[in-house]
Amino acid sequence: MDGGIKRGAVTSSQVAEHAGVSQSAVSRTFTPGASISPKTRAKVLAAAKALGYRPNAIARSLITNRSRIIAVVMAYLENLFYPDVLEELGRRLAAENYHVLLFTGFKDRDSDPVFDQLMQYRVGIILASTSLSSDLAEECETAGIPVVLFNRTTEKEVASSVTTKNFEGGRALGEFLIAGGHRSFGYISGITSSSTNRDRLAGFQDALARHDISDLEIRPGNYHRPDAEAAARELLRLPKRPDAIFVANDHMAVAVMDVARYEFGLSIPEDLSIVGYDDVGPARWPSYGITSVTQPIGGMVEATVDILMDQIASGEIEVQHRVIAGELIVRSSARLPKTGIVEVDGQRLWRPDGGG
Amino acid sequence: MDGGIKRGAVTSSQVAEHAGVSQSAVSRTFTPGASISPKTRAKVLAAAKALGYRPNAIARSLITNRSRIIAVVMAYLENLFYPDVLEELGRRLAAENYHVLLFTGFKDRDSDPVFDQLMQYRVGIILASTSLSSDLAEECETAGIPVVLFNRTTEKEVASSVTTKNFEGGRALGEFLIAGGHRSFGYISGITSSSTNRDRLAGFQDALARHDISDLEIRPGNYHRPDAEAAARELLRLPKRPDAIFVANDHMAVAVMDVARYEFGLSIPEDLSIVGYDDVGPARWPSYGITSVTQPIGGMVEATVDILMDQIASGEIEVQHRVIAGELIVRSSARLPKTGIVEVDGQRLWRPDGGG
DNA sequence: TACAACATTGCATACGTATGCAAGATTGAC
DNA sequence: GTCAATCTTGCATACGTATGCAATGTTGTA
Repeated sequence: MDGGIKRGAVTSSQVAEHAGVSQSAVSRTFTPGASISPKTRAKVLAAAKALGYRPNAIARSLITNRSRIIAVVMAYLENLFYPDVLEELGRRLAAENYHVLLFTGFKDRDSDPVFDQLMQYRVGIILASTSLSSDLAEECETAGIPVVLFNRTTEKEVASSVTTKNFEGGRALGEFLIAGGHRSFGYISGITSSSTNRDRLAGFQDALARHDISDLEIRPGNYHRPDAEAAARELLRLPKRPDAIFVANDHMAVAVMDVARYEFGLSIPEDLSIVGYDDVGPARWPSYGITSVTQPIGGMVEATVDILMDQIASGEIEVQHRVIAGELIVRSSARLPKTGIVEVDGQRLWRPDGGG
Repeated sequence: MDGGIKRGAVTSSQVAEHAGVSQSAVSRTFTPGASISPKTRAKVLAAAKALGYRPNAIARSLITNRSRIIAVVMAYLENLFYPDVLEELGRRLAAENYHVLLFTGFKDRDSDPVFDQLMQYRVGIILASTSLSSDLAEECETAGIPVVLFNRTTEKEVASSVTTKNFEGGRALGEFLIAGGHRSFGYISGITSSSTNRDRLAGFQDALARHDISDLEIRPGNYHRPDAEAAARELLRLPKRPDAIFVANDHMAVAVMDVARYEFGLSIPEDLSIVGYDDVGPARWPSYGITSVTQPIGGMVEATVDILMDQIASGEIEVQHRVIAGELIVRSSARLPKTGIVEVDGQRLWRPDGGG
């Protein structure tokens, strides 16, 4: 009825029978480096093809105790930075023969409920834009599950992390705006408890402090477009409106520019300078052209996968914190300083140390 | 040394021993609906908590022959439509206790190489923005693996699909532009072999034909921003420049607007009308305000999950094609017709049949 | 109290693969 | 041709869970 092909999964035993060899031979045929003669191998491959056999990844995972799956918890997918990260992660992990099990929709902090699900797969975990309660981290450690925080970090030596130099980035943006002649500032924050937000703001404030500037109005944007719009309205309605705003990421900066232009009729950068963070797609579109600090996705993802593969290979979980350097990319959303701008590979960068 | 907790996975047998019951009892404790007394259940739960036990999803999959994993193959993640889809898919599948194994980076047609990997997981498959060669489809069928094409379809009755009324949408956009007084048109295509592109264009051409208009210049955009920019330049450089352009999706339409404004100094919609498709995030931003036909993500994802759950539950693979209706949302990127625009829930829609 | 009906439990086995071990086959050197 | 060294192969077992079956324990009824 089925042409001899059984409905459902074809097993290695069926292939073995069809090829006249043992199940072991089939297994070895599909295990790189295993001891198998070319002749047997050919017979097995022929039978496998005839029956439409593919090794069952689930069964293999059970016996090898390696699922070749990495769980990725990721929020803020509406921020193009993260889809980009996801694509790069997929590519890099695929190269190592790993695959991505995606958990999404859990913003900073809320990720605990997925954890039960996660842990059931006995896999490496990447947490992007999400933090980790310390008891969960501890549980991962005792279970021997590698965890990497992506674009977040923790003070406690509880999980590895990959971030960029957010403090330095925030400070550079501060120096850039000050060099551009600005003296009154606004900051639209991300989720205030996130390490990236804290560090960017701290760096920014450090720059202001170095120049004895205290004029900084802070409003919450929560990495959320509507919140950022509301924050922008508040700032722009102030009697003493700031003339430069640092928005904690480009995703929100785009919204802030729209509010400034279309609700307040402001020209950018003539009436108002805006700088962001991430150097994400829309920041590069001519409608926005946001001056922004890059978070190099390639390098960040490479470091992340590095750490995971390390820990999986060694079986030891050694906490690492990798910090990647970014660049301040100069575009048209903020007034230009007179010095310090250099052109590299067709991009304008702010390198004040090189220029005075 | 480890406080009695063995490094690595805690198994149900260990919990059983610790609780003084059989391994079966542990299994039943974690199997909803299984026969287990409250007393035993409590003992097991206590032991499980003490040891940090979680059922091993891999082993469970092996025995139940249900991995509770759905493979999602998705390309074009830089087009915000797809991250939105992904998030909704994650949510809806999580509600059914399924999880997403993501394969990305394989554009239309190129998905074949991942297929070997896919099939090893014995799972349901969702192919978004990707087609399926018919021999692969056949293989899925004999293996009893449900497949749903998302936002693509095939003529052959080879796999289920979920799409929107692309033909009608394309026609509506044509009628809209014609009603707005336009007579010469450009079309910037997606991947020309994709069913969505074909249907949208066919609908658009149908509208033009009904009004005896043949003035249509077509250029390839391939759902790719740089290609769309190049296509826009070609169209706008034509001696007889079209005064309305239908771009096959919003992701490209944004790029086309940028080219028109910033490279050609055109005002939109005064000098040029642009319409798109998908009603994706940036289309709603004030900088763009693209008149566009919606692809309702909620409904599309619901239908997709529906089909999958159906096929998984019944064990029978019955090919279904679900087609969801969209709306033409009127914004500011194209000249307005005198009639046919209605306001519903604060959105302006084009409903010509209701208005004349 | 006695017995039927039912709920709970443990035993044993199965899922599909990988792998240590020993036996058999092959190769190479002399 | 002989023997040692190496390569192949099959057998048996293990991975961690779910579940049919039979054997208990429990409850309710007369």
